[in-house]
Amino acid sequence: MARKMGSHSEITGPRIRAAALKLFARHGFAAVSMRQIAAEVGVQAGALYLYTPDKETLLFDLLKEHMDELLAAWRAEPRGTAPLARLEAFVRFHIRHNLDRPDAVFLSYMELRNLGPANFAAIEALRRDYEDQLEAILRDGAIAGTFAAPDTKIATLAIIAMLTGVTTWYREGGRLSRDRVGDIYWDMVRRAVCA
Amino acid sequence: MARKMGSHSEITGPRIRAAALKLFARHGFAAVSMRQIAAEVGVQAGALYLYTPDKETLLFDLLKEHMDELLAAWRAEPRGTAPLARLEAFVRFHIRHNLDRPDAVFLSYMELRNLGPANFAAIEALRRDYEDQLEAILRDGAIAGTFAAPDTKIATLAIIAMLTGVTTWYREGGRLSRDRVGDIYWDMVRRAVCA
DNA sequence: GATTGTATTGAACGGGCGTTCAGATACTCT
DNA sequence: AGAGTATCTGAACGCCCGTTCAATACAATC
Repeated sequence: MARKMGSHSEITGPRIRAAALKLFARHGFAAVSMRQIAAEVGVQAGALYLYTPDKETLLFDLLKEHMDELLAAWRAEPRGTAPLARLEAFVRFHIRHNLDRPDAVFLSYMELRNLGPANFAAIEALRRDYEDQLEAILRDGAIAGTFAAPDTKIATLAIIAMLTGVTTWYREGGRLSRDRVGDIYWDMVRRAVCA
Repeated sequence: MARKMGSHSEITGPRIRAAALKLFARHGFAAVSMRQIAAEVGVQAGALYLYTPDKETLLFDLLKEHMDELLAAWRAEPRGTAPLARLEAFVRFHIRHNLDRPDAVFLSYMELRNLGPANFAAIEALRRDYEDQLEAILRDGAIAGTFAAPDTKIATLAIIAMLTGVTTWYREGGRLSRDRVGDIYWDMVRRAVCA
């Protein structure tokens, strides 16, 4: 469609975000300098400011992009209508999606504290949105009698914490395939909440 | 016993560690300066170096102290011999102990990356030790037929991730008491792994 | 080849960093 | 009172920080 939408290169921008994502995830936001990011891209530090107004906004954009992508991908995910099928879809989706983006996952629950209040609230709202997706499944299942978790809200947080933990230990080419990991976690989640 | 064991105040040292713990947990290791820590204690920056050789060692000491305390407390915890009773004791212990030290918990899985290789390995070994405690319970229970988790190692990591997550949302004086939270998590864990 | 407009450099700004240390201070014991 | 020691200050060191901006290189159009 529009060929020339904005100023600035449409190649360098993404490269800066990719470099920042990698470095922030590895060393932490505060420990990474703009000069390091620029060096990773192969550019001088001043050039970064053609693509971002400041360092915090660079972080915010990464987090926002990650959350938007997460929510959009979940909305596009095929799933059934029964609570049990929807829960299985959620568990497998969360693991698969997060294993594809370990750096972004790491960042988004590690570096929220480096955001100003407004930016923080924006990301927090998206996170809440995502949690609500799971909570709705658990609530529907509780009403239908499929699930018997003692507390829907806590089950939501417990399941997400458990699933997100996969990114901290999973290594490509290790003992288990992604699908097998999905099977194992789905087994545990199903038994934890089913009536 | 020994009244004069080392040089330096036995009051200021702990105050420095407490201030560092609080600030590191709130803002991140790299974002906190030695001058900020000193100001929190009510002292000039140079005085900190009577108590720590450098900033990284200050972080390491906090993490090491936390892990040692965790392992010692678990070893001192009363528990039964049957796998089910031991698992219940572990779940309730982990939640209770971590809720008492949210800053240290936050630090110890957030700031490992700021340690040099040797210090990193030392903390990692302690963490492994702790995970092994839970894994042994699950293994014994699997052998005895009490548990039916599809993969003991993964169940270990999943349970710890789930339990540790409590510290990210629990607020004192909120909807649920600590004991109630323990009940709810124990219910989910038991159902997730029991045959 | 000159013109134009964007992309980038490279130096500079003020400031904060971790760390050191000579000297001031406060405490304890005789 | 005076000596001796434990504790801390305050200034300094060299270095790196995020950010700005005039000057420049470059690519495309006339």
